[in-house]
Amino acid sequence: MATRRERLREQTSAEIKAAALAQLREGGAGALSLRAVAVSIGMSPAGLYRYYPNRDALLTDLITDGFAALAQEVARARDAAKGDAFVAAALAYRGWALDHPHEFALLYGTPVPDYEAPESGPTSTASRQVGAAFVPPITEAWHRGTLKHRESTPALTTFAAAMGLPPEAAAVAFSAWTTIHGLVVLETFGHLAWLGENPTPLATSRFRALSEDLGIAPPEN
Amino acid sequence: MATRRERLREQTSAEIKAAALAQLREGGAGALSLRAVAVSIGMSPAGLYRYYPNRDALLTDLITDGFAALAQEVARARDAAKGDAFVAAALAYRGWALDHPHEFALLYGTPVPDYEAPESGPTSTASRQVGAAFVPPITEAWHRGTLKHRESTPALTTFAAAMGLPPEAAAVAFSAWTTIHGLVVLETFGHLAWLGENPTPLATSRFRALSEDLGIAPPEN
DNA sequence: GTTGCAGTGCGATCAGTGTTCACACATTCA
DNA sequence: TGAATGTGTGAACACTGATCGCACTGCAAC
Repeated sequence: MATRRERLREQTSAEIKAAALAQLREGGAGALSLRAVAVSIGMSPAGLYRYYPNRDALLTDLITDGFAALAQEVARARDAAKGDAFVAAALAYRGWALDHPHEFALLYGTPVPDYEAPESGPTSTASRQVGAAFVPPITEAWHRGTLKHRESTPALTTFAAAMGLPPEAAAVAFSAWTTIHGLVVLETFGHLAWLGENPTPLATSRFRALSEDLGIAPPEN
Repeated sequence: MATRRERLREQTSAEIKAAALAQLREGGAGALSLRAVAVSIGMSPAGLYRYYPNRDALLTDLITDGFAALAQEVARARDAAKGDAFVAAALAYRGWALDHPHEFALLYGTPVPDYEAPESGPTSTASRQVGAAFVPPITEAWHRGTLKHRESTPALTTFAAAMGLPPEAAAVAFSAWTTIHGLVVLETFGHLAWLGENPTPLATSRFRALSEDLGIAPPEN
């Protein structure tokens, strides 16, 4: 049973996070100032420290939420796909990154120096959900027997075992995810500006080719 | 003819850059403090502004140098390769990133908000040298006729024309570079920590597979 | 029902940041 | 020699994240 105080605390906590997220979306993590967050919710800067021990803790919360949002978006697109679910998932990954560049940068950009996310911490588990969102279409293809063989390594087989996957599927999933991420991160961070104004067709054709090359694409009906 | 003053200025400028680079390598761009740089070369903080108009200008200089160093390292490994020059280049790319994580983060990590590198600025041209370092083995494969066909797009054909490449080779180069970058950036930024202590065999096998799948790998003699 | 305690918020304050400005010194050139 | 230009300094400003002691409030036990 939530006492009045617990409810208020929960509410204030959410308000802080919402204000921080708004600031993040405007100017990125570098422009996120605790003081600005505090005044935007009508609070003293010092008061924030009753809710978050420091700035990093607040960012960690935002990171966790960001991974969850990205994973959910990818899974949603995958499940709603008419044709190739893998391509749909990849496009959703890219779309979320382009729609939320500052949040994406917080997730996959420059890591905080000397900060190593604890192996079982909230950010690590949330991060793995993103990769996992790409897996189902790949296991389906594995059951169909169309999956291209990829050499697996010890590291990957343990990973596969942990996720209850056949090693071949894990190797393919790893290839696929890192490949998609490469294109998306370069584009989102502005390193593909020389490609011109509309790189969407290029990305789409890349993802389709990837799906076919790896044998993930479902047969045309 | 360099006057005495010009020589001194050049020297001080280099000293500042060297001190900044040292700080960057220790704690990353976030921990690079102008004041610390100033005192480390025995100068007043304000004096730095005679050489760099602001902090971003100093970072821009470091970025330019970083791209050049990375491109040079990749090119060196490619030219010195005994077997597959493309795989050697990819491994050099990864090796440089792992050896200089903070510099790599400065190049390809979270971009500065609202900062868009001018199309013909020093950072843009330096950045393109990195991608270009991967091209020669691909054009060789194109001449051999082993290159896998990749669907090209208008954006890529203009790029190919600008670099004097056949569009097919440009499409393959683009695929290859983004794929390599995906693996490297995830590993360098710590998102593949769950892979265990030694991901090098995995990376190597990935690069070899990429080279073969794209038809870049030279025939075994 | 009062008393005491934990939770909550605030103002003042500290160390540190990038940056600016007026001033002093050194170098260069006429 | 004198004027102009370049170079470096110390003080200051407006920020930042963070800490501390003091007040106030909700709550729970006596």
